Amino acid sequence: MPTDLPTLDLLRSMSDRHVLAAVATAGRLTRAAAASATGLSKPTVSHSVARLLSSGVLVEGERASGGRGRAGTYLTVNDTAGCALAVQAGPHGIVGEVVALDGRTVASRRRSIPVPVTPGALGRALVGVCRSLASDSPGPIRAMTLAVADPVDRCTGRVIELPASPFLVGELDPVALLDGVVPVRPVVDNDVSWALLAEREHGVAAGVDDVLHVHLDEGMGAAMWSGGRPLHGARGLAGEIAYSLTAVHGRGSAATRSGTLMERVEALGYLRDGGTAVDVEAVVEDLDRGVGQARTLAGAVAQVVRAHCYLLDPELVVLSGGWGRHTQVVEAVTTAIADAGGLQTTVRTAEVIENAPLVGARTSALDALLATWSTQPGGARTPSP
Amino acid sequence: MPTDLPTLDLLRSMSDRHVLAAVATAGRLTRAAAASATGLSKPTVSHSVARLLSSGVLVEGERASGGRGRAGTYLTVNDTAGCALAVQAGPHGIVGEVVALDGRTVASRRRSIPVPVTPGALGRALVGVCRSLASDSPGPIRAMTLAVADPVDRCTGRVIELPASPFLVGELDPVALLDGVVPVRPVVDNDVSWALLAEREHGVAAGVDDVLHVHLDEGMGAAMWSGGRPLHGARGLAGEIAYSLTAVHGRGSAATRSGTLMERVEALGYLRDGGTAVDVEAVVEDLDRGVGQARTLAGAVAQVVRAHCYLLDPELVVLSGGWGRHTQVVEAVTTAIADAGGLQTTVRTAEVIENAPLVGARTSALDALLATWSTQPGGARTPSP
DNA sequence: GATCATTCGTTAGGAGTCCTGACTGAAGGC
DNA sequence: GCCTTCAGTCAGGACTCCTAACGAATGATC
Repeated sequence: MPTDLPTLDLLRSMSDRHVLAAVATAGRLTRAAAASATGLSKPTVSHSVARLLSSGVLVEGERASGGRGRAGTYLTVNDTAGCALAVQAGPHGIVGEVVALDGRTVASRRRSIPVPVTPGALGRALVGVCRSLASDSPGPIRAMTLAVADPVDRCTGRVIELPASPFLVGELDPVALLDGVVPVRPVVDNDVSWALLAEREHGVAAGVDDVLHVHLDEGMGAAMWSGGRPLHGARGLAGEIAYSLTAVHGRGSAATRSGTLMERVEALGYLRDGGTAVDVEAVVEDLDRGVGQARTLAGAVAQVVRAHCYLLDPELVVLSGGWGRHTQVVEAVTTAIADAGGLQTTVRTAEVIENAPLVGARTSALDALLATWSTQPGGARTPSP
Repeated sequence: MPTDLPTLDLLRSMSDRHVLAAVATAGRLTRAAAASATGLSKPTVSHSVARLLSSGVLVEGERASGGRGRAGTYLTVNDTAGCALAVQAGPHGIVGEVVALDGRTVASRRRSIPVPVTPGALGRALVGVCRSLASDSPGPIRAMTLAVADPVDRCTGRVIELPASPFLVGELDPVALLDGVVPVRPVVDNDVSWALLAEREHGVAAGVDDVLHVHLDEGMGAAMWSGGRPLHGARGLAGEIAYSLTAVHGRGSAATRSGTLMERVEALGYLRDGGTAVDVEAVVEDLDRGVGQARTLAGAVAQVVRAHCYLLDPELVVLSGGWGRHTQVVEAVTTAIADAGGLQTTVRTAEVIENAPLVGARTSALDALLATWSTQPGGARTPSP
C-alpha cells in the first residue's frame, strides 16, 4: 500500500536529507566527501548543497588541508540557523538545554522545585526555564522535546493521572503552558521512553531493534522498541508496569504473594510514607544487606520481566534506575529468564546513567530540527506558470 | 535517517505499485479511472500500464460501457500470471488455498490428521496439501503464507518448543519440508497473528492501529499491532500470554491465587488430561452454568488483559477463541478495564470466526504476491551502456 | 622554482520521469 | 446526421539523476 505520490520533488528532498544528515553526523564534510558518504554523485551533491546553503542550514567553512590534491571547502551545519529545546521535568526539578544544529549544547538551565511539588509550581518552573533558554538561544527555536516523569498522552501532550502515578498527581498541560513561550509545539513523552532512545543511540541497545527497557526508581516504568520503532500505544501511555501482576512462589503471607507490582511494593513497606513513590534508598540498602523483603521484591520484578519477555519477545532487556541497576535485581532477572524455557533474551544494565532522558530528548530534538528543513522546503521552489 | 537512495527507478516503481494496487483493489479499472484513483496523470498511468501489461501482471479486458463518451478498456489483474498459497496448520489438520491475483480462491484442500498428532504426520500432510494445491494452481506459485497453531520463529520458520506449547511438541520445519515442493520460501507465523490480520482487514479492528488480540481456545495466545504495524518481537515469538502472571483477589486456596495463566488453568482443572491443551468444552459449560472455578478463570484472564493494557496502551482489545468469546469472559474483561483508572480501551469480540487465520494468511499472501512485481521488476529495465 | 600527479568542484550532455495541454478517435444523445 | 463527452496518446517543458570531461588548486617531485 503505497502512501506518497511519486514526484521529482520527492527525489530532491531525499537527496537534501541524505546530504544534510551526512554533514550533520560527520560534523564537517566537503562536497566530494559527502558524495562518497551518501552514494550520490558529485553534481547531485553540489546541487543539494547549493539549495541547503541558500536555505541557511549549511554554511561553508575554511578549506580542507592535508590531502594530496586540491583542498575542498568544508561544509558545516549552521548552528544559528535554528535550534532545538530539550527539557526534562523530573521530581527534582527542571533541566533544559538549547541544542544547536551541530548537536552541541549551546545553553542549559537547571531549576529545582521545593517539595511538595505542585503542578502550578512545576508549570511555572517549566515556563521559566524555557523562556530563559529561548532568550539565550543563538537562533530561532524550531523544535522542542519534553521528557516528563509521568504517564503522558503523546497526542495532546497532557499528563495522564493514573491510580499509582508517583509524582505529579495534578494535571499538567505543557503544550498549553508553552503556547506563547516557544514557537513550536513540544513533543512530550514519558522519560523512560527518552531514556531508551538514549540507550539505543549511545548505550547498550545500539542497533538492537526489539528492546524492553525497565526503569526502577522512585517511579516504575518501562519503554519498548519493536521492529526498530518505538512502541507508544494508542495514546502514548504504553509502558506502565506498576500494574503488572506478580506472583512469587514459596512462603510468605497472602498479602505478599500476589497483586500488582505496585501493591507488592506497598505490602513490602517500600513506599515512601503515604505516597506512591518508591523509597529507593531503603530498597538499595536492603538489597545490599540481602534482606528477605528486598529479595522478594527482586524476585517479583524478575517474574514480571519474564512474563513480559514471553509477551514481547525482545532481544534485549535493559535495566535502569536507582534500584533497577542493582546487582541483586539484575541477577534475579537474568536467572529468571535463563531458567525459563524458550527465551533467548539477554539482560544488561543501562549505560547512559547521567540524565538519560535528557540525552534521548536531545537526540530526538536534533532529529526533529533537521527534519524541519525537509518538511518545509526553504530553498528555491518550483514556480507555477 | 534516510534509507533509500533517490533514483528515477524509485519513482517508476512507485507509480507501478500505485497503479497495480488501484487495479487490484478495484477489481477492474480503465486507465482514466486508475489515473483519478491514484492521483497520477493519465500519461503516467498509461506508461505504468504498458509496463505492467508487458510483465504480465495486468491484462486488458472488454470495453467499458454505459458512460456518455468513448468507452475505455478495462484492466484486470491476470489471475494466471502468478498465484499464492495460504495454508493453515491447526490441531485438526491442514487447510490450504490457492489465491489468484484478483484475490479469489481458485482451489482449496482440507486434510485432517488422526490423533495423536505427530510432527511426522503433520509434515507429511502439509507437504501433501501443498503439492496438491500447486498442481491445481492455474499459474506459478510466487508467494506463500503458513499459519501454525504454535509459537514460530519468523526468521527460520521453525516451530519453537515452549514449556506449555499445547499442540505440536516436536520440532516442525516447514521451510525445509517445502523446499522442493513450493518454489518460494513460505512466510510462517503464529495463527493468532494471522487472525488479527484478518480482523484488521475484514473485522472489528479495521483501521485501528493499536490492538491487542487475545485468543483463548485449546491454546492461549495473543497478537498485537502497534502504530499500524504488527508487533512480532525479535524472533516473531511475541504473544505468549500463557506465562503471564495472574492474581485474583478474594478467597481460594493458595494454588488458585497466583501463578501463570497456564498454571492457573491447570490448578482449576481445565487442562485436557495430561497435556497442555485447554478443555474448551468444559470451560464453556462451566461458564454457561456460572461455576465458581470458571468465574475465577475469567477473572484471571481479565486481570491479565488489564495488566497488558497498561503495558501496551491499545485502543482496542479483541477477544476470540472457543471460550475467549464467551459472554462471561467478555464481561469480566470489560469491567476490569472500565474499573481500572486511566484506561480508555474498548473491548470487542472477534468478527471473523470461520478460519480466521486462513483469512489473514490469504490477504497477506495476496499482498506478498502483488509485491513480487515491485521487487523484481519484470518490465523493461534501464540498459547499461 | 618549475613541472606533474592528484583531487575538488563545476559544466555539458544524455537518459529518464513527471506533468500540462492539445489531439485523435469512439460512443451515446439530441 | 451532428454534437457532446470521454478514453487514450502525442508533444513539449521542467526537472532530476547520472557519467564524462573540464578548469582550478594543492602537494609531491625533479
